[in-house]
Amino acid sequence: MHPPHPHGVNEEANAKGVREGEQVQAVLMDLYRRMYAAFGDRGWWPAETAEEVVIGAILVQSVAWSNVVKAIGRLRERGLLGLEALHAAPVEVVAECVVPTRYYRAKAQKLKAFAAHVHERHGGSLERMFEQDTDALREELLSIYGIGPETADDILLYAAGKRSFVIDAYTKRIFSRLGLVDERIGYEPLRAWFMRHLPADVALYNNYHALIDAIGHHFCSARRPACASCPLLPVCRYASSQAADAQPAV
DNA sequence: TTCCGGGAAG
DNA sequence: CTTCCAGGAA
Repeated sequence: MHPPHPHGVNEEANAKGVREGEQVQAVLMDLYRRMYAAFGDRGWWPAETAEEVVIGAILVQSVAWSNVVKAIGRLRERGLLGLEALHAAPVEVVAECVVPTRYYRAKAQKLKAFAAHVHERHGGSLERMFEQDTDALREELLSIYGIGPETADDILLYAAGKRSFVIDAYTKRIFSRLGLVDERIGYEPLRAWFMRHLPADVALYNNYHALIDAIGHHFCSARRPACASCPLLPVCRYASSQAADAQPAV
């Protein structure tokens, strides 16, 4: 059906829903180079402080980043762009600030819950909270209301500088379309797969996820992906199958 | 699975 | 006008 690819990218994922083998690391790094050639260093996370990263990570759940920028601006105006300030502020005031991020009542409570946790358990200090190993910190983050796997990994990687790979909707979509993982793979298995095959480098994790986001945002949309101009076109099964559909073999 | 429930892009 | 975006809780 499809011609064999020199990198082996187009081979089937195994029964566990992921490609395995010695060459997976080479495939992942090849993809990184292709994305890097197109977008370079993305400079993630776009924030001034670790607390701002946390706040942004909660607010960006299931919304466009442009909405978060508005909310961050409103919080800054009212002096609420910090965990202790958020802890002291009434939920209604916080909610009013984060209206642009959708689900604003829920998100105001999430911000309050995180601020309260850090206040009560770490004296309001993120630095002190981050003074533990990655796994323990991840478990603690996941125990906080409003912090799921992706937000926890955002905080670990971009606020705490810990080596934790971030999975999001783009990651699943892109890597399943590439033919490397099953489209229905869960968060933890996919994260484990990346961390098993990627070099243990925090800076690499940082920009790798940022580049995936760029590819997802600019090319790999759910409905009408722009495969023709995508930097990953040469190694993508989805794109080749789309091309095959558009131009049946003569 | 369903709620949550704003805003820019097309 | 319709779509759908850096998800998580119940």
